[in-house]
Amino acid sequence: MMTRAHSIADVAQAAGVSATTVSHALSGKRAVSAATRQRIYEVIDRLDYRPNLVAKSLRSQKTNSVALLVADIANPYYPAVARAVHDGLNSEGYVSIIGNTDGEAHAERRFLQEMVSRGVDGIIMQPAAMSVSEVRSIVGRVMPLVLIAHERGSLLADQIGTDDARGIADAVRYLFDKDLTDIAFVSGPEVEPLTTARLATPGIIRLAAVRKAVKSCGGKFRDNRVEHATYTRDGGFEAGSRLLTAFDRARVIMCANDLMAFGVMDAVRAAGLAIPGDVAVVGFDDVDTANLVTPRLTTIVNPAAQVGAASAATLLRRIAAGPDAPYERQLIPTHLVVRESA
Amino acid sequence: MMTRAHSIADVAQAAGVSATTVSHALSGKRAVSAATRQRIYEVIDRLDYRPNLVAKSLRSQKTNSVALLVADIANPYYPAVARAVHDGLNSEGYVSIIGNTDGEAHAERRFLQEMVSRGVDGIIMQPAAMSVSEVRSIVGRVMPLVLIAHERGSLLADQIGTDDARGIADAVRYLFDKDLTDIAFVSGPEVEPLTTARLATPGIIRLAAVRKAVKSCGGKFRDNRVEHATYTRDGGFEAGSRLLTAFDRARVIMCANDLMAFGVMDAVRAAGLAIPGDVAVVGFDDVDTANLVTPRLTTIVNPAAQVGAASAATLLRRIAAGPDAPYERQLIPTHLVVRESA
DNA sequence: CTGAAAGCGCTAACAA
DNA sequence: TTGTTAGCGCTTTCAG
Repeated sequence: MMTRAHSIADVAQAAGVSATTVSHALSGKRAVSAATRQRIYEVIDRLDYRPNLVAKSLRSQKTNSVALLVADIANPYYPAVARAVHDGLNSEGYVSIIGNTDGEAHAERRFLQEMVSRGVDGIIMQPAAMSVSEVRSIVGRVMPLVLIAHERGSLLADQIGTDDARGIADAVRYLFDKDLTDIAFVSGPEVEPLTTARLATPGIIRLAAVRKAVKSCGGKFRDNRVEHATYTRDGGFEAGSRLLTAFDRARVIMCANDLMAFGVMDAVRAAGLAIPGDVAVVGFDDVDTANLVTPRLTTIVNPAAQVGAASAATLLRRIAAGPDAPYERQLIPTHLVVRESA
Repeated sequence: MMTRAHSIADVAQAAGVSATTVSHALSGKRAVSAATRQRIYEVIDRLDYRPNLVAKSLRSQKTNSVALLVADIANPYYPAVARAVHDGLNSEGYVSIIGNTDGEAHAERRFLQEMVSRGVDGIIMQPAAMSVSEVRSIVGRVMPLVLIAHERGSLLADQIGTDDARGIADAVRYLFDKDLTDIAFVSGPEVEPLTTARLATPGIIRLAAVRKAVKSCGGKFRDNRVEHATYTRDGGFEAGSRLLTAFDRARVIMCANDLMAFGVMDAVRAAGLAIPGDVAVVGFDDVDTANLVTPRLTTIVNPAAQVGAASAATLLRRIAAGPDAPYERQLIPTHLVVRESA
């Protein structure tokens, strides 16, 4: 009963030709007489033949698949990236295999290993816990690899990053214009100094950008105005609460992402204070929700779809160009969008 | 130069054994002497050998991969489903290949074809434009297939659905208790009557549930209180605006999803009316944002993570049980969460 | 215009 | 405990 799926040999036999000819009729890589082709197509239809892509991949050493490794697809920022990556690759015949790493080094390593073994044609990754060189040591020098990261220093892979500093400079200048100069910042979780080899986290990068922007506006950034928290609404709430103690209360709080900004807004409200009257709040990312909360969040636009599209395009270019072409580094600009919270 | 990756034969040769023995040392399916195993492991380490999973798949007729087909991963509801699916499958050694169909039949068909050709071990799909029988006709009778849908009638696949009617009944009762009995409903886009073979859309299912609930509360549902719109904030805004004309203005609006409810809230505000004082609004899904908007949205919890987890678990069970085990149909309950908008 | 044969890298009989 | 052989389904020389 359980008859297995038809193979190219079945088609060949039923059409009275060789498998070679069927293959060529399908691929068009060699002339096949109209009559033969016709016959082959009919048989394919009748048998409902579907080429086995696994066999094709083994033979051609190409799987037409790409791995997308992110921290957590359920987080509001990544789906937009994933969607753009998917679209960019799909139109060229690639499927996307998705991996959630939760930002943990062992999960990142495991996935990378697995994807290499699966013979993906390329990898797009947002490294959270691994250094570029460690990533390279796992995937090998020739694997097309696009890092969604903004890493300075020598390049070991193509990189798509966002110019966070630019939007942040805009925001700081905007705040200074309103005389909000004593800026507090809610950054990501504190990372152990030992792991400096790894890529800088968004929290660290954005904190540094704020520091620099404040300085270049002629202001003075106070280190006790920095709070570390997880990149969540709850994390923002706790960090925000700490910044709102009666003594030396923050009047303006910037956050490493929008989720944290929402939590800070919760904290401000919980303290019976008004936004932006008593405390101004600025986020980062501009997730859909930012325009939905009350007051609407003033934030910095982190163009996820652009990042995804650029990553896909760069990967395709790398696949076409081979491993020896010079690495690309692309910086997608960010910008401030002023709404109501600051 | 460009030396290709090492194969099991390279390892075998370097270790002075046969490929078979290497294979068994790796799989543990046959006893291998400690000394030999030791030697093999050393060589594997030294050569940095990684098994080629494509070859393994061709041989074993199993790819350890699963396709997840949704309308749009960037939409707020799906990422939570995708994440849960990913986690459920990943722990069993499966990777997820994701496909965005945009709810279009031709994209759905194309993906299904492709996934069958790729030899995925199973498919989890939220059908939007195809009937179950058409899906089956493409993937074949034996392909493990879990539909995220709530379809009555004869089963051609395992189904995970949400009991939308239950949460809606709660909501309607709650509204009736507040004397809000003239309920308006914003449903999804109108579908052509020709395509009745396809699965019912969420908009249709939820509209029917509202109708029934109103009736069973002793009320009367008025058909001119139904508006059709796309499942977006903009769609909700337009539908909401139509329901807020001065003559016979709606006092309570339920929506087929939260996004639309946000749009309705926009419309209410744009009309200079208060929520819930002038117009009460109820959503569906309980996306993260629902608890973030002002006023916080009263809505019906559609447990995406549970749906994803159940889909993954069911698929794994199906893969283990084979095609002849009776199909499962699971209904995840939904429930009302009362916040501020109604 | 068409076919025969080899081989991608792996595993499972079968044989020792 | 180990090796030899065949074959998963496809494409691509090479040969006609």
